[in-house]
Amino acid sequence: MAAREDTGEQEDMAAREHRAAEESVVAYGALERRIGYALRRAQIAVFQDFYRAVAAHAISPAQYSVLTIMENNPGLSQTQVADALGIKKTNFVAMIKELEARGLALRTPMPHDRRSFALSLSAAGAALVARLHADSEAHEARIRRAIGEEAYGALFPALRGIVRALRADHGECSEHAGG
Amino acid sequence: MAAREDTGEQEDMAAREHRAAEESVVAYGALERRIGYALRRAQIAVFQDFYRAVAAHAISPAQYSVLTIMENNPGLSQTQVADALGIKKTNFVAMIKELEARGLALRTPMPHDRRSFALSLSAAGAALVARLHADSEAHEARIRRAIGEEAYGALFPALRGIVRALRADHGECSEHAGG
DNA sequence: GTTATATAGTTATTGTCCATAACCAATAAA
DNA sequence: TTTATTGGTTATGGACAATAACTATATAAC
Repeated sequence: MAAREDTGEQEDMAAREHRAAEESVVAYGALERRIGYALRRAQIAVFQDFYRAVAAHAISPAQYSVLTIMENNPGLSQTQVADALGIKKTNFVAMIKELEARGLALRTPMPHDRRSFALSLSAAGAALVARLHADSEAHEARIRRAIGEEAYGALFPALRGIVRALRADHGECSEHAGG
Repeated sequence: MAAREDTGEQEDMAAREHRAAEESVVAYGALERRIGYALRRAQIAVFQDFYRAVAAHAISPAQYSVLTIMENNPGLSQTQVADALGIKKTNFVAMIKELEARGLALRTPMPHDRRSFALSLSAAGAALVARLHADSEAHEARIRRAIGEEAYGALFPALRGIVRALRADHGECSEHAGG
């Protein structure tokens, strides 16, 4: 790519193959009709943009989702928040502990069940999540502008429809989703 | 939030909290308007369905994407295939070697550049990929049926639009996408 | 031709995210 | 009271992504 403009010369096979290979636009074949492939690439691009949008706060999409759930449902237990986001409770432990260590989340022992904690946002956590919402709104707007209002608006029901349909199919096994 | 509808009853706190917590529909707040979150959950659901669809062949979405690129572009080098899929060449090594070990991929030393290999499918690989296409077509049809033809058809341009727009924004840094 | 630079593939290493199994303490059910 | 279940925890492994550093070739510059 870098080098060799086509010289019109009679380059030998090696050179031709080499150059052709480099310039060639690869054919994606069936991959172009695979929703999973399209989803994966879009999801990665969006996450990268999200990271960039909230870079100042060092928050991952997954952490943002946890903070948002705590904001909207204060008092839930770890298992409940984890379930809501499709995260295994075992993997949720480290996450919530880090948020607690950073002074964003509170774990209040539940009075009537000494096994569990009521999760909520600290003042700092609430303040942060407000800024995260603002920042990620901007990131959201960027995407909306990029693909147009209608396409953007149609995306949500379509994606939720996929999740619902496949979950029903699979006997609603796991739920998942990190961010 | 989530929890506790006011039942008016006087069940004791413990019981009420417990039951309410279990039944409660958690509020997702801003997460419902985050395309990244919707994408992530959909992507995970679709990948799970893909795994299920091709379970008999023990092929991951990423492996499927590699096989498909090799099928449509025989003779590409490792770096080229990796680039096409947004995989780092260093992480691609193990992938291609496993496909080779399983007798699905061929790595033919290039005559004119002794550093590189021309990748292609073996007969077995070609046969397998044909079955993978068929199986994943069925999986694709399942999704198409679930959300309707139009929504399904609109999804591809929308997702590609997102990728293109964000890549342009980000100065086209990395590309990514495993499957 | 020799030197310098770039490239293809590789290894080693690290981090992240998701999954399982096993455990303790506390609660609920029998 | 015995038993089963549940909330949280640790330990551990697998898949995928990212970086640095190396080798052997190949190309470019002198």
